[in-house]
Parts: sequence; C-alpha cells; structure tokens
Amino acid sequence: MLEKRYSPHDVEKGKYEAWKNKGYFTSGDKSKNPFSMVIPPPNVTGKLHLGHAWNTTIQDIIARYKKMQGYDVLWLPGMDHAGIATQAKVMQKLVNMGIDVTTISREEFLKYAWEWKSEYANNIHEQWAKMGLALDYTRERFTLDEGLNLAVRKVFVDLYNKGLIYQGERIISWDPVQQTALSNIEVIHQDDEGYMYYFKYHIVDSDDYLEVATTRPETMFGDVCVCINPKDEKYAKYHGKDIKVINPANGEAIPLIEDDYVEIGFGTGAMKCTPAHDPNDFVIGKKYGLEMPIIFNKDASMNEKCGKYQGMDRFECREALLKDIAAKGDFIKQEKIIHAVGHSQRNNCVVEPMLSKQWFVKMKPLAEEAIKNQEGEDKVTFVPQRFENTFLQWMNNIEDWCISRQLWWGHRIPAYYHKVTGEVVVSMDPPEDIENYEQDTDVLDTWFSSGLWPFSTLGWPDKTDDLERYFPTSCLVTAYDIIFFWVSRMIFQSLNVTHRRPFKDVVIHGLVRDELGRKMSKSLGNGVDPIDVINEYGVDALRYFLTTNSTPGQDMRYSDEKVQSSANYLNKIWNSARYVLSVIPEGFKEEKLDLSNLSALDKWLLNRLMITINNVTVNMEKYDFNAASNHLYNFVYDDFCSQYLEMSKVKLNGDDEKASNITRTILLKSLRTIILLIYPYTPFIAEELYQNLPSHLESVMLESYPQVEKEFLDDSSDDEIDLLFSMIKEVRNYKITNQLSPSAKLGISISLKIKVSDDFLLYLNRFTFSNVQVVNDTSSLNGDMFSYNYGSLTPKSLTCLGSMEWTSSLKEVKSLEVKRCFLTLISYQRPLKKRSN
RNA sequence: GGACACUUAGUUCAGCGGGAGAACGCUUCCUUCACACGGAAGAGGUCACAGGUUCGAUCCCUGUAGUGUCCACCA
Repeated sequence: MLEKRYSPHDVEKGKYEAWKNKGYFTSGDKSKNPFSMVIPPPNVTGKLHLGHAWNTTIQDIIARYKKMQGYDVLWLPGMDHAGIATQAKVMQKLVNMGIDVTTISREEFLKYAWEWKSEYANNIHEQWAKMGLALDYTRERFTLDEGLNLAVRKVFVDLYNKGLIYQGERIISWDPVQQTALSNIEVIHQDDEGYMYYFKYHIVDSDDYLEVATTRPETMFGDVCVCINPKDEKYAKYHGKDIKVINPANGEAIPLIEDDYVEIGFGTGAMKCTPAHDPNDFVIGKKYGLEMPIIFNKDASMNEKCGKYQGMDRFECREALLKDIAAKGDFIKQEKIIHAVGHSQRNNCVVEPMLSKQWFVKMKPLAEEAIKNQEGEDKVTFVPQRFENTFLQWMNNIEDWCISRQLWWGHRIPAYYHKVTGEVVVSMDPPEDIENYEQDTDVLDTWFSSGLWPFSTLGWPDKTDDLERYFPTSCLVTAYDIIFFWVSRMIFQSLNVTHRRPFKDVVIHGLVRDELGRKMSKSLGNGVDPIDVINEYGVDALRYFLTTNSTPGQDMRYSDEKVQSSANYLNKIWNSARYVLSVIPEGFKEEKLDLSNLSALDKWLLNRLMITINNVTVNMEKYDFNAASNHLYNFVYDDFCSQYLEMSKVKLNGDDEKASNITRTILLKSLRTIILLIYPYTPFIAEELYQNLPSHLESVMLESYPQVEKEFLDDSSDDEIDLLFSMIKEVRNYKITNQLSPSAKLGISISLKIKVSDDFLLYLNRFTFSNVQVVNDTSSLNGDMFSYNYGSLTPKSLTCLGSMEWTSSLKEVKSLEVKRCFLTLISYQRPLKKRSN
C-alpha cells in the first residue's frame, strides 16, 4: 500500500543499486538493434553542476526510452583528464600541502595527478548514481587510459605522415600563468578598458618625428621597424627614402618600411611592428625577413632584451616605461579606449601573443572534408538545425590548431629528437635506440584526445566487435558552448580517421542560468549544487524540471519554485495511483475492452489516452522533451484526474458489476500507461508505482514503450462528453457567480439536440448536485438566455447542442432570489487538427 | 564589424497560418472518503513596433528598436 504522500527519498532508496546489479544498464544483447551514445566526459576537476545534471538527464531519458523500444542501448560513461584545468588544481593542492612544486619531477607530479583523478572519479560516480543514470559501467573509459593513448598516438602519427600535423614557429597565445601555449578558442576576448598611448619616434638625423600609437608599450622592446603606407600623402616626404627612426623605449634605430598593409587614415598612419608579439606584425616581419626578438620570459616578465626593465612584470614595465619616456619628452598623450583583450579561458589571465615553436594541425583539408560531408547522406543532423550553421561557419573560417601544451598531465607527443643530429622521429613507438633520443616534453591539447572519444572508447584502432556494432554512434547530447571545442573536432577527426560520421544526431541544449538569468559561476557564488536540490526535492523532481522547462537549444533559468512544482506533479501522479490501486480488489481480473462494451466516457478517455501516447512518442522522437511531457501532463491533470477519475466514482459506487470492472480496467490501463510514459523522465517514482501494480515484471526497466492501439482511436463520444463537461462547468460557474453554495441543489431542464447516452444525466446530476430533466420543447420555458461557446471554426458548423433551464428550488442558498433562465450551449465543431496533433 | 537567438498574462516560459496557453503568483469558494504538495470557478495579454504576403498573421517576409550570446588580428 502506498503512503498518502509521495516521499522522494523513500522511493529512491536502493533502486539504483538494484538496477545496476541486475545488469539492466549493461549493453550487448545481440538479438536487438543497437543504439549508442557516449557521454560527454566530465573533467576530473571537481563536482558536477546543474549543467551536467541537465546534459546527462537528457541522455538518460533517451537511453531509457530507446531501451523500452527494444534497442540494445549502449550509453558509454567516461571522464576527461582536462589537461590544463587538472594540472592547475593538482599544483595548487601540492602548494597547499607545502610541497615545493618548482623542484618536483614530472614523474612525481603525475603520481599525485593520478591520485587526484581517482579521488574525483569517485565523486563523479557518486553523483551519476544520485542522478540515476543508466550508464553501462562495464565499458567506462578515461581519456588518458592506455587504449585511448594508443588511439591518440596512431592518429597523431597518421596525421603527421599525411602532412596534416607539422611543427612550426608561429604566433600563438601564451598563457603566462600556466606557462603553456593555448589554441585560439581557449582564448576569450573581453572588452576591457585600456589606453592607446602615443609616442614620438624621432627620425634619425632630423628634428622630425613620427607619431606612433600602441596599446602595449612594453612590446616596444620587440619593435623592429615602423611601417607606413607607400601611398599615404601624409608621409609623402618619406616615400622611397632610406630612413631610420628611434625606438623611444631603448633608443635603437629601426628602419621605416613602406607597406600596403598599413591602412591610410587609420590611427596615426604609422604603425610600430613587433613581429614576435603580434600576429599581423609577424606577417610583415616574415615578408621583409626582419628579426623577431622575443622580449618576455615564460611568465611574461621582461627578459634580458629589455635593459633595466629586465625581470619586471609586463604591466609594471608598462608604467615604468611610460614614466621614463615621458621624462624624455617623447610621450605625447594617452586616450582611454575599450578594446578586445585576450584572456585565458582557464584562469582569466591576459594572454600574450608570442612567437613560439609548437605543433599544429593543418585544418583546411580536414575542415573541407567535414563541410562537404554535411551535404551528403552521412551528414550529422543537428537538433535544433540552426546549430549546423554555427558549426559550418566555424569550419569555414578555421585556422590551424595549436595542439602542443607545455604541461605534464596529458598525452605526450610521440615525437623523438636525436640528441646529436636533432633529427625528428614521429612514431607510435619510441625508436629502438631510444637512448640516443629524447621524447618531446609537451603533451597534446586535451581536446585532441576527446575529439577521438566516439571511436577510441569503442576500441579503435583495433577492429573490435564493439566498434563494428556501435559505431557510428546514434546520438550525442551536449550544450552549444562546446560545439567548437568538441563537436566539430569529433566530426573532422572521425571523418578523417574512420571515414564515418561520429554520430548520426547531435542534440544541442542550452545553459542553466540562475533565477536572475545570470550565468552560474564561482566568482558570483550563484551556483546551485544538484545534490542540494536532490536532497530537498528528490532526484525525479530535479530531472523532470531540467528536461521539461526549456525549448531545445535555449537556455534555462533555475528556479526552486519550478522544481517544487515538478515535485507536486509527481505527487499528483502518486495519489492518482493510490486511488486507482485502492479500488482494485485482490485478484482482480481485467476485463477485455472493446468498443461495444464501453460507455461514452470510457471511449472518450481511451481516445484521449491513445492521442496522448501518440503525441508523446512523436515528440520523444524529435528530442523535444518539453513538448512530450506537456502532452502527458495535460492528460494526467485534465483528462485522467479531473474528469475520468472523478467520474469513475459514480460507476464504482453503482451496482453494475460489469461496468465497474470495465472502469477498473481502464483506470489500471491508464495508470500503467502514465507510469510507462513518465518513466524515462522520473525512473524512481515510476519504478515504485510500477511495482505496486497488480501485475508487473521484475522491473519497469524491462517494460516496452506504450503503443497506440488503433481500435481505441475513436472520437465518436467526444461531442457528448465535451457537452457534459461544459454543462457541469457552466452550472458550477452559475452557482459561484450567484453566490450559491457549490452543493446547492438546482432543478434543471434541458433540451438536447444531440443523442446522448443514459450516463449523461447520471453524471450531470451527480456533478452539479442537481435534478436534471429533459424536455423536448423549450418554448414553454422562460428566463434569461445564456450563451456558451466552446471551440470555434466557422459559423457554418454551428450546432445547437442543448439548452437548460434553472429552477429556483433551492436549499441553503445565500441569495434566494434566483432567476429562471436558460443556458444555451452552442457548439462549433472544433477543427480536427487541434484534436489530433 | 559579422552571425545567431530572444521580445507572448504580474513573473518565468511554451506555442506558432484559423480556439491565445502552462507553471508560479492573484481573487472567490470548498477541508466531500486519491491528493490542501489538493479541488472548483475566475481575473489577468492591441502576442515589442511599423510595413508587406494571405480570405485570415502572435506565427511567414521586410524593416525598426531593445536584450542576450557567439565569432572577428586591426596599430
């Protein structure tokens, strides 16, 4: 027997372990068609947040739904080593432990990092369990495990041999805090307040000077020339002459170069050129074969090329330099500006463009392949579709990908340098005479290995059964903010390596924001811990809230009230189940239902039920969980609880045994269907209620998804039932607006223009507390006319369905003066479309 | 500078060529035996603005304004 109140924590207890131990999460039933997903591997850096909860719940719904549909579902779990983020956290931890991280060896550090990993992996496992995720743990992977390392090495070597990976000296974004190179998309451009500083660059052997502006005066130590446009009339007197100017930072004479690159009329028209610290200047430097002095140390302090400023932090140096130049009279002015400044995605420090030797992936050929693939049969379907544009736009404008990182935590680059000759060997395995070589000390960008995730986790490069069976995967679920980082990389890596798309569908969702619509962040302290929400409202309520409160691809606001409201809905289902089960006697035999033995109300309800199954299924197939759940919600509240369930009491209290048993059968059938339809969203309460059904399997997880039974798609009773509900509502409204008690007894005469069943009067009397009589001729009645419409289409289909008269035989009424009146019910036929979609 | 999204009830959001909806909040009534985490009946919206297409537009098109996000090397 169910408790009166739905108590989530009692319901949740023990179920996850039971499912898991029974092996319900394990894939591999070869008698079924496969359906596969890989989880977006969370970083092993911390706790899972609401975004993870949302992301994984969507996948869990899909997994459970597909399982019910008879698929062999593989949902593969795993975690990401998250190079920079994890290394930073582990380093911090070591500092806190009092360990000197400046002297620690690579091996020692990695030992600590692996300890960290196993600790955080545990946390994540616990959270997955709390969320109720049907993950196949027998296939769990880690982006840094041995199998994946093999895949990474293979891909690296293949790309290198194809000429798609190269080592080169180029301007990259340098993170001076982590002291590593970053890829372009790991740099976030923020509009920061800054200054444009104007300086005098004196012309050698002249009193004249050029006015040159910069936002980064400290880079002047790396200036190798000043550029003007050869057509700029402002500088006509310098054209074609061999002129040198004095760099006010260090007094060195540098050439004045004329190049079209400089835009006439922009700024002062004269541009300082620092090839090692600016991507544009780098191009000019290359063009003219200029020197490219690097002026920063790895931590972005000034190096030995900066004279007395050596050792200063770059920003300190800026201030000091400004003062010194001003003292010499060569500082003209400064203007406040707002400009885009690159920050590290990980630690928000200002990144420094810097010339550096790194490994790159040549992107053009890979991008072209990915773009072309979207035109063919094997394309990746984006849901919602508009995100395909986001993807294509990025692929169309992509630059080469810097993949080397100056870190320890990651896949080490399989390149070996000969100690004597300097020869570079790139190979899966170390050279046989390894003692003569040194392996590259860098590791790969984390996203390089996660880009292989959909096939590396299935055993690639080996031709495994899993790979054969589950790849390409069916579906991938992720938020829009990592389309560039991950989705697109999986697509081009997969196409290049396996010549197949990595997944058929990619379902994109938004971000969770706080109640005020702000991003949740540590610095704002507005994050919500899913575990807290679960402790307060239960995991099913959280899951239901997360997956039913936004449109695909849109952001969502977290709201305690909405989680509460979800819990209330579950309580509603709980109590409707309690009622249904309470009216089913021990050993009850279900009646065989067919249209001939059903009442108008029964037919109406079953029709609604079938339409609901259809609507839910259609939307589940579209990954529109909000729409799907709304259809079920409306059925549960309106059709089932408010109408059928209330009215069932009339039959069940009557003496028609057969009719009662049919009613019981329909109640059970509806309840069972509701449980099965809600189950993918809220598996815990569904399992609990399911176990209380008179007949059931070992677990709801073994059930099949409800199917539309066409014989019950019958709307022939809809007019009668709609009329009945309308009349009841109208009478109740009449009582309230006339300040009558709800149970006031009215005498009502009605004249009906459609044929109704015997039950009609029975229900009307019972639910209006009235004594209704049918009259054929309304002309003898007098009183006020009320008009009531429901639905509408065209005036042509207007049908007069009935009218009723009130009589004032009242008891216990507040106002005894009740007018005699007619209530005329007018019906337009509703458009069929509205009923069935 | 490009691109995308958003603007609908007091609030948060669905919907989308023909009926304007949900949740929460609000009003009135009801503790009748599934549920007060409830029930019944309501109030509340020129669906941002302006044009256009259409028999008909909240929905399609164009433009305007505002909001948000992403992308972009301009000194």
